[in-house]
Amino acid sequence: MLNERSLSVTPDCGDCPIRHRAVCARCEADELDALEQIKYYRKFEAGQSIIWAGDRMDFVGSVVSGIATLSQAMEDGRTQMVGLLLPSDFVGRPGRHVAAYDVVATTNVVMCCFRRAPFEDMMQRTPHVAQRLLEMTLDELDAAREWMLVLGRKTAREKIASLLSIIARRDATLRTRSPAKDVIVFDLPLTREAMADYLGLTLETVSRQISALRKDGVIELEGKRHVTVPDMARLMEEAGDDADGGLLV
Amino acid sequence: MLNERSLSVTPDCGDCPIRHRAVCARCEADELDALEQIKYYRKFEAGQSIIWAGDRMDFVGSVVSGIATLSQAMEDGRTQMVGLLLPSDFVGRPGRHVAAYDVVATTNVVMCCFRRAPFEDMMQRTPHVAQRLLEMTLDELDAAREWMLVLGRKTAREKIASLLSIIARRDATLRTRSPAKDVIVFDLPLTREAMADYLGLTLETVSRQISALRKDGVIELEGKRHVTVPDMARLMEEAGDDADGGLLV
DNA sequence: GCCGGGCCTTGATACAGATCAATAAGGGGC
DNA sequence: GCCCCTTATTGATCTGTATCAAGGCCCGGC
Repeated sequence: MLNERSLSVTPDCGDCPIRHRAVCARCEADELDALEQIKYYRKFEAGQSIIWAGDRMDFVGSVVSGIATLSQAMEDGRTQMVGLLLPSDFVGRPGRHVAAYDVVATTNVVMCCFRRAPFEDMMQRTPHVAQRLLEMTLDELDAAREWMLVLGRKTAREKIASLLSIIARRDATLRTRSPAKDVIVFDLPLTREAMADYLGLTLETVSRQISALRKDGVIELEGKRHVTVPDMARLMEEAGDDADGGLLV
Repeated sequence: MLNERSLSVTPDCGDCPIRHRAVCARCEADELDALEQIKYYRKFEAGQSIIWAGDRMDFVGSVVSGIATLSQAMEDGRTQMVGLLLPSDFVGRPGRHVAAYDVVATTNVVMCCFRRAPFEDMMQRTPHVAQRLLEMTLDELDAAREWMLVLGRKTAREKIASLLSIIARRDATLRTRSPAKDVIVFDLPLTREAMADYLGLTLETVSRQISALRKDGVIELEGKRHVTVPDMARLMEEAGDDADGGLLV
């Protein structure tokens, strides 16, 4: 397994795919320049660990591309995923120097990193970074709380449907090509085991419930990962959610 | 049931019991003056609903005294508590005008409120408020994620022990009289049903597990609510946590 | 082309916690 | 002081999911 390595090239922030969604989204040109001074890229391969809980954490950063998982483990090995990190999501916490969670690259991942001290300085001086980070953190808190309902009160079938509908919705917003289209197609970015860790289930139960949803026509499967949702409303219903995915903002 | 009502008196911020822990903690004297201009108090009685999910939300605020719960319900009535609001905790989200959760007063509650628009203005102008809110939100996110592990992976017994140890620890920090003392005594601020909603259990299971912990000498009960923990390390062990409550920050 | 190892599926069985039900213990109102 | 209502306890039984176990599929290496 290769180690992570810094990229020699550091693309211009203006061309960055996560420019308007990441922690820098609100920055003016001059602020962006300042960030550009201190940023550096790191690459991680699929399966590689990005951070171990308990490790010294001397950088923060954003996922530029790829998918990573944020999880927490008990001593006996029980594991709970507490977040799914997608492009633009932020890793690390200003003011904290010891990692609280394990971060693992699920696919190949590129991260845009900042050493912690300079970034914290930056936060003091440029309110736009702090503002955006607050907004993102509030969104994550909402997501975590939504997930608490899933973990605490939903059945295995509802859990699977919830996960699928979240992935489907996210995919729909990323590629904005056919937002209102009923038929949604996507690839599962997680193994059955990772899904189990996310949902508080065993991988066997995940497998069974996916099979059951397929048998009932809620989803179609091609191979093990490629999913078609013929009727999104039906899936949401199976998830136990209101058919109109709760418009908050 | 009486309605909530504004207090005629609005105590000075300097005397406020939550002065250095709430959203105003970092404020300078002049910033505090500005907040003082727009604040107002509201009182709620035990059992009263403070906010209904879906309602228009035209204020934000801090709990000054008392305890409230933050919860989410499914259409069929299944309920998951997603947060416990203690003195200094913040309610509402800048930028959001529809409440996402139900907030219910568990005890009598006094809140220090701000109308949303003036507060949002304030946030733009005084970075100290935004900074503190970010810090508090990050803490809440950590708490939510810790709770995801509880909900997703712990047994009923571990869940109860986790809840008890969280309440015990909080109580220990609030009244700083004997922080390192081994024997900890407190009153449960929640009914068995509220505990069940927090833990993703039924109230019967909560009751049984509390009885079991009592029988095993992990806790002592006087009445239904008054708890003595003779050995905190033992309780933490039952909760499945490291004996040294994970020092992050 | 065959082998080996992840990853996934499916079956049989066990068990933790839910559900249904009855009773007890307080506590406030009259 | 008594009654009613909420809160809590405990018992009996049921059930959803975990656990244990046996293959199956697919892909990459040799």
